[in-house]
Amino acid sequence: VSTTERRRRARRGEGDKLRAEIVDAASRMLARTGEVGELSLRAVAREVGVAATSIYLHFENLDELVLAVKLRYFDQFGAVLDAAADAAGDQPIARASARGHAYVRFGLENVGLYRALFMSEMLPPHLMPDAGFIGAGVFEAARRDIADVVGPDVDAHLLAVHFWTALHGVVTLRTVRRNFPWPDLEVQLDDLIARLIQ
Amino acid sequence: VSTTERRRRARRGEGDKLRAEIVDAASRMLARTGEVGELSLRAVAREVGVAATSIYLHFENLDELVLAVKLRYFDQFGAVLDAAADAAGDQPIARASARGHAYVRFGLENVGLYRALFMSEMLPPHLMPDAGFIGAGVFEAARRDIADVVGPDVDAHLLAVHFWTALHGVVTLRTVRRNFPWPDLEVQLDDLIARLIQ
DNA sequence: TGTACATCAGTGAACGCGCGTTCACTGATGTAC
DNA sequence: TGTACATCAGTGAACGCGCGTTCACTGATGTAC
Repeated sequence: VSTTERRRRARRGEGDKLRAEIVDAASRMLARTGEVGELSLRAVAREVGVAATSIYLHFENLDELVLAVKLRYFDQFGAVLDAAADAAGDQPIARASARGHAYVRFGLENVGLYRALFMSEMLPPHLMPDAGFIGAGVFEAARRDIADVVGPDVDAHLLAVHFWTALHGVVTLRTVRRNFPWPDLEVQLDDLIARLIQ
Repeated sequence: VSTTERRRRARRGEGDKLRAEIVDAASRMLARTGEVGELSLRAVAREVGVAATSIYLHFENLDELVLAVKLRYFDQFGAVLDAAADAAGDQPIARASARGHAYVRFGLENVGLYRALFMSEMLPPHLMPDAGFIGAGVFEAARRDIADVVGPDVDAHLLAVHFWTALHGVVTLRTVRRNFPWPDLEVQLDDLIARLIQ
C-alpha cells in the first residue's frame, strides 16, 4: 500500500529508463511476497508511480515482464554462486561446498525471487528464449565443480542433479514449513553435501 | 469450463452431504491446476452445481475449505506410503526405498495436490489444528523405517530430513523444469537413496 | 538567434469480467397433533 | 388418517473491488530551418 510519488517523466531519448524502473519495481514486489500470481500489472504501475497503461509501452503483457525479471535474477544468482565458489579457493570440495551453502543462503534470504525463479514453470513456450536452458549456466558451473571433486569415473551429471534437487528441497521446505524441527542449517548442509559428493 | 448440472438438494438430515461434495470438487480442481491461489469460492460452487452462497453453509471462508482438503489428502498420502512400505516386506532398506519411490510417484502423478500439500504454507495460524505437525505422521513413519536401516548410532532424524528434502526436491524440480535433461527416474532415486541412507 | 513542429514519453477515462460477501428470501420435507 | 407448521437446505440479487485492456488524448522537448 506504499503509494509512491508520481514519477517524473524521463527526458527525451531516455524512454528506456522506465523499462528498467518497471523491472526494478516488479523485482521488489516479487521479493516481498514471492507469489508470481499476485503480481498485477496495475500494482506494478502503482509501485513505479505511473499510469497502468504505461507498462504497455515496454511490455506486451505481464508474462513478458515476469520473464524480464527472471532473466535478470538468474544472471545475478549465478554470479553470487560463482563468487562464493571463487572465495573458497581452489580446492574442489571446498568450492562445491561453498556453492551449495551460497545456494541455500540466497534462497532463504530472497524467498520471493527464489520462488519466482524455481517454483514456477519457466513460462509459456513462445516466450522462452532457449527452451529449458535458462538457469543451465548455474547448473553447469556446479557440475564442473563436482566433476573436479569426484574425478572422471563418476557420473558427475547425476551427482549434480542430486546436489541441485537436494538443495532446492532444503530451501523450499524450510520456507514453507517454518515450524518443523529443522536441524541446524550448517550441520544439515555439511552432512548432506558430504553424503552426496564423494 | 465444465458446467456441471444443477445439483439436486439433499434430503432432510443429509445436509452434510454438500460439505463432502464441496471438498471433493475443490480437490478435483486443485489436482487439475495445483495453484491454491487460483481456487475461487465461486468456481468451486460452479463445479459442485450450487449457488456460491451455499459454500458459506459449511465453511467460514476459502481458507477453511482449503484446510479441509489438505487434512484429507495428508491422511490419504500417508496411507499410500505406508502401503508401499508394507508391500515391500520386512527388510528395512527395502521398506525405506519403497517409501521413497512411492513418495515421488505420488508427487508426480498428483501434481496439484502435492503443490497444495507441500508447496504452500500450511495456513494462517488460527486455522492450524496443531501448528507444524500436520504431515508429521508421514515424516515420522519414514524416520522409523530409516532408523531401522541405520541402527541406533546414527542420527536418524537428520537422515530423515535429508530423505524428505531430497525427495521433495525431485518432485518439485521435475514438475517445474520439464525440459531439463533429467536422468532416468528409477536410477536417480535408487542412487540418491543409497547415498543418503547408509 | 528565434520559432514551428514532429516526435517522444507518457496519461486518463472507460469497458467488461470474476471475485468475496451481505441479505432477505424460498420451497421441500418431516413431524406433532 | 389428515394437515399445519417448524425447520432444514438451500437460492438469487446486489454491492463494491481490482483487474487487464482499448482508445483517443496530451504535453514537454529537441531539432530543422
